[in-house]
Amino acid sequence: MASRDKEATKAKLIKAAGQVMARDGFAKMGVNAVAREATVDKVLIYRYFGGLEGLIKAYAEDGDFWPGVEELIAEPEAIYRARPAAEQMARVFRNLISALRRRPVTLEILAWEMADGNELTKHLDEVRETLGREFTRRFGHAGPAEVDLMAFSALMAASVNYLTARSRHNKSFNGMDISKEDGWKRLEETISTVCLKVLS
Amino acid sequence: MASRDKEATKAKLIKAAGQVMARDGFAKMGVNAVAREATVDKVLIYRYFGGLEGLIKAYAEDGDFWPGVEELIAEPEAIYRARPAAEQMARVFRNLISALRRRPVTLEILAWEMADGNELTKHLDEVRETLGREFTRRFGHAGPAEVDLMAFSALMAASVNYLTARSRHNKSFNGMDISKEDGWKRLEETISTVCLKVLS
DNA sequence: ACAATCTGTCACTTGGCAGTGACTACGATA
DNA sequence: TATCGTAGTCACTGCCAAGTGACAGATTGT
Repeated sequence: MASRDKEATKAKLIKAAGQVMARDGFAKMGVNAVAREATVDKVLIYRYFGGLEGLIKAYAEDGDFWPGVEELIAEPEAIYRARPAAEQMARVFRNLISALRRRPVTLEILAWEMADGNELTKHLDEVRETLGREFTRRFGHAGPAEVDLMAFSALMAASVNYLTARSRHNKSFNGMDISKEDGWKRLEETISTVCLKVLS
Repeated sequence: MASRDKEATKAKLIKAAGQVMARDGFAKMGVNAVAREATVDKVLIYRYFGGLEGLIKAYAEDGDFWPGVEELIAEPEAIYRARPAAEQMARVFRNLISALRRRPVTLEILAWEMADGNELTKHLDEVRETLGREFTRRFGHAGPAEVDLMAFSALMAASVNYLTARSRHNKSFNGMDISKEDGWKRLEETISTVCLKVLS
């Protein structure tokens, strides 16, 4: 018989959930798979978390899924604030690329919520919305009046989400190689150029 | 007993495949579901197409999944060619939005190939790559030397793919309402602005 | 009319999944 | 040391999917 320690077992299950998600993807996430991974009986998922959904929720609150504001600005706030708007935005999106590429599970979720926005992804999504609001609250960027800032940043963020998530399974997109650093360098530089030209 | 017409049955199956994809999504695509939809026995999928993969391949070659060059330029080629590069590109991406939103199955595939790039989506993907190459071949756009044109158009196309596919299940992204025409208008106008500012 | 062939149907095996009820073994406490 | 609550195990049901082998009804050529 196993270790007989509820909290440790719960932790094992949460960890296993993350491993299954990263290795097999959201599609294969299930009580059987997670329990197998944790070498624990699936009934404990129901007992301790009320089911898979509860486990995912616990996982969502546990882990480091989404980058925080600090990671996105990646420098002391004062320095960041002193930069011109175009540069601020370019930095954020470039840092967002790195932040996402560092988080395979987050990419999995990004992809999955597009394919099948279900209850499970909702918990994970809510955390992100908070980040978005937090960001806007602290840094209401400015730019030329004729630019719809919200639409512009939606376009850029969508781009980054798509390309990072896609890079898990596809080597290229639109002729760009998104499997190697080279391609990402080009994309990052183009983001800078675009921000500069649009927001000046 | 049914109509006893092989070709008609094959057509029924192909059509059913599309219906299942549109209604239930790629996740629920399976021989059982398609056969049920076609009110035909699933064994015929194996006999006529060698399995689900073959059926999907047939479907991919059959339907109007991806817009053609004509749909993307949406005007006589001569007129299109006479426009400045910025305007050409803006038109293509704006038309791409409409073209994709008109094709629920295509959106389903776009989303699905991100979540799980499997054998089934590959066939559908190949057709698209052809379109991309065709487009570049016929319209090698020009712009300022400091702009990486391939990267820029990858960014824009990624954006469009993400937002259109996401709009199936999510009402908003990044504060933008992508469930109503209003939001799309704003995005389209922003695309025009961006192209103009970047490519001049 | 008969045989060969083709289209379509049915029934079955196998296997994975979610969820549940009954059980066992541990160990804290009195 | 006896007992009682809890952590963990096991075995089972019910469901649905993929794939297959055998069969029945229709069609065609001779």
